[in-house]
Amino acid sequence: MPQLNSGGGDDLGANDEMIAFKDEGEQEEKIQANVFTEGDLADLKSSLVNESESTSSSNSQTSNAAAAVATAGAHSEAIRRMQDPQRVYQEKLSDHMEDGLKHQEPGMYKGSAYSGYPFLMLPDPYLPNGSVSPLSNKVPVVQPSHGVHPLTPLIPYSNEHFSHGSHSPHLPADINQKQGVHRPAQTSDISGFYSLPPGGVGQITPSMGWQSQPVYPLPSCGFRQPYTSALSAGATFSRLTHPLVLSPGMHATGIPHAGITSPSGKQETDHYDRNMKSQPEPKREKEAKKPTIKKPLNAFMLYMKEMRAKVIAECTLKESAAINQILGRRWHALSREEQAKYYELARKERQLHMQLYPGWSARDNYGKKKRRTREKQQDSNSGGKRSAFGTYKEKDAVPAQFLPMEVL
DNA sequence: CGCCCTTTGAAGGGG
DNA sequence: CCCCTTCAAAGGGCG
Repeated sequence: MPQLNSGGGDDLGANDEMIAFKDEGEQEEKIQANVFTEGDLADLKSSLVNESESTSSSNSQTSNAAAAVATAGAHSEAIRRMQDPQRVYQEKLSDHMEDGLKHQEPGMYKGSAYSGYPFLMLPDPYLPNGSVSPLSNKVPVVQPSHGVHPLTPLIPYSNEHFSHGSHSPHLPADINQKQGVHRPAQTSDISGFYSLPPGGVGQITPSMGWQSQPVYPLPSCGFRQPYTSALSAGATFSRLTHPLVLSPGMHATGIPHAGITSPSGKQETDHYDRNMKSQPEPKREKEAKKPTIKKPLNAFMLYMKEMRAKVIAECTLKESAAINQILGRRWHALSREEQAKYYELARKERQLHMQLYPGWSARDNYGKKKRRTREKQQDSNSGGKRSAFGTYKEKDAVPAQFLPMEVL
């Protein structure tokens, strides 16, 4: 914790947050965390097994299973989490969070893999032309509509904003000022983030691409093999954690999503992207379309994005619903530190989002999604809020196939 | 073709 | 202030 408040030392350091989380159940939790992070495939698997074990006993007990897991030692924590996470994090982790990221201790990110992503991915893979620099592309290199794995996106909500500052009320500079009100250093951070200086990125061996990349294509994605992927990923981490990657300038946040979507449907942004490049004046479409600004991703969503591929690789599952359940459980199994990272990222993302789209309100997107009958949600009502243990559907949420072979 | 499912978190609105 | 609702991602499933 060399420099928690490196910035201005103005607010309570990131320490607080940690402290806040520090509690009884920590140890057990850590163990679990280790299970995931330490990278032992076997362990990882076992963790999965545990999860599924309870689940398998009777699918309708998923919730119980989760509860069981929680009781195992995380229960207290889980409970606490229900209360703290948001408040504690958001309020305590206010801006200095960044510092927190920067000073991440080795142990912290080793498991999460999140640390390095952004930078690594940005480089060539998705940005043809290496149009990473804000200047070069007016195109929101946003989310790959598909195929690309979750981790990719790192590009800011839309470089667009940066590039055509004319449109956005707040130029990067402004942003900096705003954000860096009490912490100048931050300015560079953010801008750096989003602008993603090609050079800097380049240093990070794009070739490395992203560990998950390998995971993705994994032919054996199906069975047991997955571990390899997991391992490799873990191995990569160590490399990623290289100082360079984590250097102060880098924000773990890559702000994975580009909050802009074409109204018509899924993220067409990337199409849009192409158009932009190939056609000099797609602006017409652009304006006409008036992309939908999506909500910033919350911590869990960020986590999902990051881990989905991994889970898919590990399990043979493909269904998002099932995967999400798994992710939900894993999320709870994460150590506070690890979760904290995502909360931070989410917080930053929100911040950035606010700056990019000052007048935007989540309400703006209401009705665009078409909500299903809310019977389901009533469920949550009656059963109480979606607890930390999740409102796991009593259904056969997680298909048996997903369960580790051992269990089966 | 397009919504459902599933997860957690954030945010807005109503009581 | 608390509770409820909606949306965020994602992709197979299903009508």
